[in-house]
Amino acid sequence: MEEKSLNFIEEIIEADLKAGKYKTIVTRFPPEPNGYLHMGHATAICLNFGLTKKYGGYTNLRFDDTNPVTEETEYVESIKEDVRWLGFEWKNELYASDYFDTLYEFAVKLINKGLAYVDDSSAEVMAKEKGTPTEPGVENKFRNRSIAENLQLFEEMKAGKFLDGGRVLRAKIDMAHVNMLMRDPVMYRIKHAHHHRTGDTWCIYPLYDFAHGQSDSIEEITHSICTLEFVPHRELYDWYIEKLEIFPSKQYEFARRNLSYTVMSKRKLLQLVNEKHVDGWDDPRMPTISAFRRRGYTPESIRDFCDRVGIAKRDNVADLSLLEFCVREDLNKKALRRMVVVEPMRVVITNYNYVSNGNDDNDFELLDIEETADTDKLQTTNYKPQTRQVPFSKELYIEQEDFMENPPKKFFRLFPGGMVRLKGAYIIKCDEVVKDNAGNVTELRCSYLPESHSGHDTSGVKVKGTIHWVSISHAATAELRLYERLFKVEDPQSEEGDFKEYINPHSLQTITAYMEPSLKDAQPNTPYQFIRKGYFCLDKDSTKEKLVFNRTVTLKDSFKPTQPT
RNA sequence: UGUCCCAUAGUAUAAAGGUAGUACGACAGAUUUUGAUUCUGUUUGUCGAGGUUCGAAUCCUCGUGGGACAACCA
Repeated sequence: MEEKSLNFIEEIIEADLKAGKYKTIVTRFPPEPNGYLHMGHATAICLNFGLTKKYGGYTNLRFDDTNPVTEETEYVESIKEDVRWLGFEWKNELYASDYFDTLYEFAVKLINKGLAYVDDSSAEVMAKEKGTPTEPGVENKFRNRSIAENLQLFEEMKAGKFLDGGRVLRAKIDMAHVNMLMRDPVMYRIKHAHHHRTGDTWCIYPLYDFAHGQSDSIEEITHSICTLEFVPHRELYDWYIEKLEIFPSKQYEFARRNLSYTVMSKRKLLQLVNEKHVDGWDDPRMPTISAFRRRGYTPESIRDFCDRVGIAKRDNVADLSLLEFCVREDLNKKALRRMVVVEPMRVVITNYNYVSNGNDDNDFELLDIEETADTDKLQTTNYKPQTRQVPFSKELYIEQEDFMENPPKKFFRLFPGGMVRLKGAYIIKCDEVVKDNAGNVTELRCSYLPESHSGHDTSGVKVKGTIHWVSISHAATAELRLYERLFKVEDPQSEEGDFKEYINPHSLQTITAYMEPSLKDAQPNTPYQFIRKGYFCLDKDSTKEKLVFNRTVTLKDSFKPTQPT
């Protein structure tokens, strides 16, 4: 029995359940449909859905759409797609705007209780009257309007009698409260704007504080989980629920999740898109869920990451390397292995004269090479790894960096007079180095050991290195997009000056690669490992004529060339 | 010069007043037809000062440091 430790929210839930406070728990994921979901949302999604998965009950997807000027249906669709892709299914798809009628009635109820009033002041005046965190605010003359007058004016606000900003409905609490949010917060404002769902039905809209808790309550959310910046709102949240005498949802706050080498605020991400530092919200360098998907990260790896990081209440910047670990761990099990040469070095096998069917034009052989490396499956009996056929011929490309004319001490690859194995094929020996007039190596002339054929090697030769290769005449080409971290520093937002000064200028490198021909049939949403190069996936920009691959993540590389002394 | 939240290895997160643990990272080694994977080992921590207690990461006080709060945004 492994005892998994609980986070503080799980402890609260277990205590509530044990005390019989709730029969079952209900949570919600409440995004505002005004942008794309990012890693921070992924944390919230995994938390909310994970909790009801663990303890029973269910989770609603609720769009917090109380501000018509920023919200669009396009975002609703992308949010739903992202949540589903992450592997979660909501019980009910709901909208704060579904509750506009109820919310209006709630407001009327508070007016009738003498707990809300219509204020004619301008925003500037109200701000001034509100005071500061260290000075109390002051009450104005509108605060003591009669209930009847408030009822009348609020109805006229709803009827569209006033211009935007002309009047607001405020809760009547305490203008001297230490919590600024309790100094008669605005409940409703006038906005003659088209709403993505209710159209032009309304010209008054509730603010977050007069919508969120009430929506939670209507849905009988037991545990309303949000981030720490809402801590001061909790008092107001509870106040509305108490005065309205409705279901007592409870709010709990955890620390926002930050990720190293990126930024997470919607405003900053928007800047990156608008100012073309990236190619869009789903640019694979972005920390958005759609970018992760395009880049080849898997839902499993993101969920695993959220699990491993956990949640708490202190400020944090989670390590990108942990996310990458999770991605590699998942992809290692799933990815099909392929050989791709990125920076080619020509190799001629001088003694290779394979002739199939006696036809001189077919100067190659097809080798069967394993295409998976699933260590779990390899241990089960009866498991025969799938193979694909790879053409081997007299003229090959290997990676430039796999040859060194003057190798350092522990160099396992090719050098003059040295031997390596070509993955899945033969051992070759470098006999001659051909150079151009400038002294650059242009070609390696090698000989192969025919009896060293992969899988039934009788040569008795042991080599330390194995390198990948492609047959030049059979190679397909593709564009490879190699990504690095978007920022040069761990926490761009905490650095001096504009965060954009810290953008990594090398975050995208585009190169042409030579690939084994099976990759011409590469499928989208299929992870590949280009052996020794990293994990890749087909990009949405890819066409039959021009293949485009994204590097999801590199392989871990512990090779360190010994320092030239 | 206010109120609130927070403080555990490099990072993240556990330890319900009783052995400070786990993961990632880093480092070292073994295995390896990917210098990958896998396996083994090493390394580093309770912000500070008092107090309560047989015993404090945990409770209390005072500091220190970080964060939030003065939108008709969410």
